Amino acid sequence: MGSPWKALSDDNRRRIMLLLKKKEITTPTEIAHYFNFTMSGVSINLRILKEANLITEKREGKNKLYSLNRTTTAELARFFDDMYDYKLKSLKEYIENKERKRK
Amino acid sequence: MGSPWKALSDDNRRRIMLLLKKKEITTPTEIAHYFNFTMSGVSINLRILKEANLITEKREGKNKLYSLNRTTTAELARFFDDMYDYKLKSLKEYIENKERKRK
DNA sequence: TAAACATTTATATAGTTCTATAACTATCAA
DNA sequence: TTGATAGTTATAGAACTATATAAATGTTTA
Repeated sequence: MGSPWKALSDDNRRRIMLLLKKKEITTPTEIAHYFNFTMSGVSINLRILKEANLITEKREGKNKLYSLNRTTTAELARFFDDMYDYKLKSLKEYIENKERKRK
Repeated sequence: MGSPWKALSDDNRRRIMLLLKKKEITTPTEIAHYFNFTMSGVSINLRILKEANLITEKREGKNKLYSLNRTTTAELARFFDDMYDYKLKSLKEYIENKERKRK
């Protein structure tokens, strides 16, 4: 398994991640058009994201369909848990505060 | 400002971050001893973390003191907010669930 | 099976990152 | 101001990353 940190350290791959979140599911061709990337570039970046368990892939006929792996990777989650969420209460408060503002 | 993604994509820098979290505040010498890193290596990595706003630095006599910047960086937080926390309710539930288990 | 389409892999190259060693700078204490 | 201590910067080489072009693979449809 590749490092999710390395995978997310690239701007274009994070943009792909955000697009994937927005579209729920999409193909390499669509991604390439959207960002004006080459097909091979998209393919390589999707492979890196996949190897880091950040996205999942399935084939549907001629196309491949990619979508986010919503479980995140254990490694990534653990670090953030250790670093920032370790004061879970304060994060909870932050969220609640945000929800309050939203209303 | 350097990219916090690039900064955190290195294993040793994440280890330094976790040490900083544990010790609250520490010096380059202490970090170098702890991990058996060279001073120059530590110095460079601290600079990268500092430029990414992940840590803060202050001088105290001969020593420099480093500690975590608890506010995270806007860029990093925004991505996670967009990607994973965008269903804030479910994260809140996750936290609450975790708190419940802890008891 | 051949053509067309969707995607991946191979290769090459430019650029970046990491790390070690050595040289340098800053602060303190005598 | 000199020596000792703490830390940073410079330099260079090896390793890694990103990206483009071209060739190859897998799938469908005629």
